[in-house]
Amino acid sequence: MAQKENEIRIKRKAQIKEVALKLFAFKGYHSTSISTIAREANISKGLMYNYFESKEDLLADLVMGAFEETEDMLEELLKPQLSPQEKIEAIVWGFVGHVKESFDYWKLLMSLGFQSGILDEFKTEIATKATQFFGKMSSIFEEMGAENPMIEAMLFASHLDGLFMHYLQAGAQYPIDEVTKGFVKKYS
Amino acid sequence: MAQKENEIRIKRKAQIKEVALKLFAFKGYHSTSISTIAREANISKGLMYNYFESKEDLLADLVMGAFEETEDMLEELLKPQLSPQEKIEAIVWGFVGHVKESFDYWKLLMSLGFQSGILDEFKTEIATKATQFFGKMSSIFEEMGAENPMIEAMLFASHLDGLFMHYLQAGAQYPIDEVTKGFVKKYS
DNA sequence: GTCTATACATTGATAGAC
DNA sequence: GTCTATCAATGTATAGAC
Repeated sequence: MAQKENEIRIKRKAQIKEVALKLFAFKGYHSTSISTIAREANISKGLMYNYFESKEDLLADLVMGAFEETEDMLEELLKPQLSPQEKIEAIVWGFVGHVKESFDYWKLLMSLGFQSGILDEFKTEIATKATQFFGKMSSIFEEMGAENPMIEAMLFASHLDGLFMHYLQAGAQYPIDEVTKGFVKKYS
Repeated sequence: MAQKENEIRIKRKAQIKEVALKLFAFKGYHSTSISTIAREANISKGLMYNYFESKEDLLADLVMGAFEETEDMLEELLKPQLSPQEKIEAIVWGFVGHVKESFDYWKLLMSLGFQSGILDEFKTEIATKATQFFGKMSSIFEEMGAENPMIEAMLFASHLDGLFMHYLQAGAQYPIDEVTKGFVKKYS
């Protein structure tokens, strides 16, 4: 593992991953066969296995990529010294921007959340991240003088996730910017 | 179709459906095989096909049941003459109660929302229902004097769905009643 | 009505030639 | 690195005996 990756290897992997991401996100993991991925990526089925050990390995690769991206964004987002209200505003717009930009990644991640038995190791990791996020949000609401910061944080998180769910299912026709504006107004 | 259904037929179908619902909801439709359903229901695989034409037919049967239940609840809910605030409160608690009671049904429905290519006829039906619901909610927010009732309705709907999503994924450990209380307070 | 045995298709994965 | 051919397993669905 972690063998040296030359240029062509990297390029081919990216080519496969691009196709697989789209298919997994929009058709679902189980409804997407290796044959289909290979065909759409214009390579043979056998070659797939030169680059990824298995179908699940390919999925794991995608999910890890999505993870790192999100990690970086969150890090950046919680850094600055701002008032609680400004922090919330930054978090919301930061998240929404990220989901808009990495639409397919998020669609994939959300759909996986409803499938047990697959990539379960990641689920616990996600749960940990979510708990940390709850903590951060809770302390922000505490700063704002909320009666019950934890409940407030849960309401906030579920609202944000619900917004994403609707956006990810409706796609481009969803007026995400206007709704986000209303969202921000509600919480600051 | 719609052939006469005697007692044993009805009972067997219910027995199969009960098992299938649990498995589809918690393991996912594609990850659940007919063999598994038959085994858990203590019948042979072959007998399954005496009662349901196919795996998808079984799923459709389940989904239709969930539909009718929800339909009835919504009908009941929007009937009474109440103030806008009271209406919202009734809708929220009505929905939450229904999701608590029909936990598995809702888990199944939500997970299907992320799988295209399967039961697509129902999806358009759901979309229609959702649009009608938006309309109703929008007029309620209009009564309350909201600046932008449509956006307000979308925010409300996404929040409620987000709440359900978190609840359905976390299960019994989720403090659904307390969060719902906070939810209601926010919107009335 | 119920079961066992089996047919048929698909899929994930491998082997080996080029 | 890449492809074709093939394997082995699984899953849906059917046939036929009881």
